[in-house]
Amino acid sequence: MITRKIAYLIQACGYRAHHIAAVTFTNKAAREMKQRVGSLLQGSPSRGLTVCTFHHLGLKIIQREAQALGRKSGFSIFDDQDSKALLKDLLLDHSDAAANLVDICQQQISNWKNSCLSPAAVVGTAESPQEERIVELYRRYEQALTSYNAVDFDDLITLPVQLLESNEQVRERWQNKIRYLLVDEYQDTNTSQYRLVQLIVGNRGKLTVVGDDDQSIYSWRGANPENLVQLEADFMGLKVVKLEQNYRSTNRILRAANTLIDNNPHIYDKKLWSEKGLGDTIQVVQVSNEEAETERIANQIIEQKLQRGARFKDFAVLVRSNHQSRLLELKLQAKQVPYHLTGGTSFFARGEIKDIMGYLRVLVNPDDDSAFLRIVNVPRRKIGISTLETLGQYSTERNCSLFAAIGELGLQQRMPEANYTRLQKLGDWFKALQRRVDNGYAMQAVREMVDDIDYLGWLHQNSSSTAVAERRMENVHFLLTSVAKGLLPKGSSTASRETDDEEALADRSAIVEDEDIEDEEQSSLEEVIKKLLLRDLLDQQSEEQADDKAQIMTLHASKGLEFPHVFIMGFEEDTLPHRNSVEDDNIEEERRLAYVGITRAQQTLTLTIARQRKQFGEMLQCQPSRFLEELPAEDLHRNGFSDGDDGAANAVKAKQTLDSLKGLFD
DNA sequence: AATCCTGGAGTTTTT
DNA sequence: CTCCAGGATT
Repeated sequence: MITRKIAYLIQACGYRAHHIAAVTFTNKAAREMKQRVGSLLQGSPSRGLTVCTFHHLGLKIIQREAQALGRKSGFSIFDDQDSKALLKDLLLDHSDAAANLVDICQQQISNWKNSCLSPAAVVGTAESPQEERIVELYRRYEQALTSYNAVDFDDLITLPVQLLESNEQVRERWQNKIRYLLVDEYQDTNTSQYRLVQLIVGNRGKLTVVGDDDQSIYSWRGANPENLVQLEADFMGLKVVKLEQNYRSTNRILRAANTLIDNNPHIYDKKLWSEKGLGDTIQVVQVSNEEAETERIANQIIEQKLQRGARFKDFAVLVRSNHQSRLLELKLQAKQVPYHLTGGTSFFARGEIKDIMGYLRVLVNPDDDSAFLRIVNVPRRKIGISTLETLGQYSTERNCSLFAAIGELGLQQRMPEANYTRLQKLGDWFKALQRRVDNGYAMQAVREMVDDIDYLGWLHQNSSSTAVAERRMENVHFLLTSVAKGLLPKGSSTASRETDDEEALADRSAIVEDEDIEDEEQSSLEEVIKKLLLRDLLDQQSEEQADDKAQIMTLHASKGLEFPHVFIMGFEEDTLPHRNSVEDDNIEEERRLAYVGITRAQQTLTLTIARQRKQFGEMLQCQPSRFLEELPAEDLHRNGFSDGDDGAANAVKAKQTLDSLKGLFD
């Protein structure tokens, strides 16, 4: 929808590509859209077209308007873990340690931000001492971020909103730059994102959004599907077009999807249909355990590939949560099925990646205390807690960052000579590297940095085996390659880059007429690190290598994508719907998640269920998902259900047996 | 300051 | 089963 409309705007309405922006929610969806636009627009100029995530658009705005926001350009982006660590620190001062208090606070603060509520705005609203403390924490959290010259993910939306709201000149600049805005998956927008949309569109109404309230799966992130309805009130002359013909799936798959989602309430009613014929029955496979489940999936991929003459990349395995992919990976490796795993925080959660990212962050933003603390004694520099405490006190007094405090004159008197010297050495080393970066030798400086600290040696020292150390170093190299690629002048690596290259050229002329917003992306180290922090660059790189590979991803990550053959793994109670959602009484969103998964399939769909699986090291009995019974029986082919009778009934029986057993012990 | 040990806690989903 | 924080030991 969006890509066709972009083509129409350019080819029929005479819009220049650099006046059009399309935003999505995930990097993957943005890349997919870019690709489709590219092939649709062959011949027409697509240079300067903006297709990116909401967060990336926000980043662009902050980047360009850093001055107006009072930020230095090297600012760091704190990810979830960073901000959690910061909150933990701030809470620790209060010597308060409820187990999940940090999570609660993080959630609350994020909710406030997503609703565009500043600390000042919520200060009077606290209804309990606990809430009051969170408000106070929020204030100090914001303060800390500012002093670290850092922003968190939510800020990438809220800061542009604040700026565009308060600064007319800036607002006009961006309204002039983006003359037509398109938003995909509109049901997933939250309050701050909707505000951003309103501010960019202004009252000209040059806006197209596509949304499906049945695919709203981000409510935990503040998404508000009511925003779809709100549009009718906010934009006069809004035209609503209902799209019910589906061009992707067979009718069996659509029937299953329709029947399932009928169990939910709807904002808009719709019935999907397609001209693709009835299609294959949906396979429901029950096996004894999680091992057999992955075995079955792997075998099916191999078998069907032969039978149907399909490619590996035609197969996708969708999971509810990331950890489910681990076993599957092992099995696919064993069976020599090439696969590609999308997303997951796993890569950035690795210690070695956090270390090197820490170094990179300090390199581009010395004020990033969080990054500094991570790397100051890794590898060991004999800079320990006592030294850091003194440094911390001093930096607080001087109202500067830890790194800046190293260079302050009075520090020497506060600590033993040896400790002071070690700090100086570290500071000087970093400054030298920074100079190399500034002089245009960024990549050399980065490689030198990793060599200087002998990170390989450190890994060998701290890994259980040389094999593990080598694996970790490989990850580091992967990261460094990504940085190198990001730094490369545009146009040299891939086909998709070539368009960027011409884009940049075409834009130079555009800069003049569009005031000073350039679309050309700098390839500075700063820029590259930010892209890394937005999880974009790495995905991009690994996707480039993903030629003919089976795809593994979460249901969330699969939205907006399509595959000829889809497996949904773990179609069980407590997995889908997830146990936490059952507890929170949030079944509807889980149902939508299943709906999203089912509607990814073009030709075949297979649901797998294990009778038992190991969790936390102990065997658990599993029962089929309640959603199974909400699918049309005539479209399902059940496989491996004992005595061919209803698996759900079996599961109920099993549960009853289990309950009665429990009763014996009680 | 670094290393080893123990116990406890934890697995939704993304930028 | 795995990852962590915190404590005790070297």
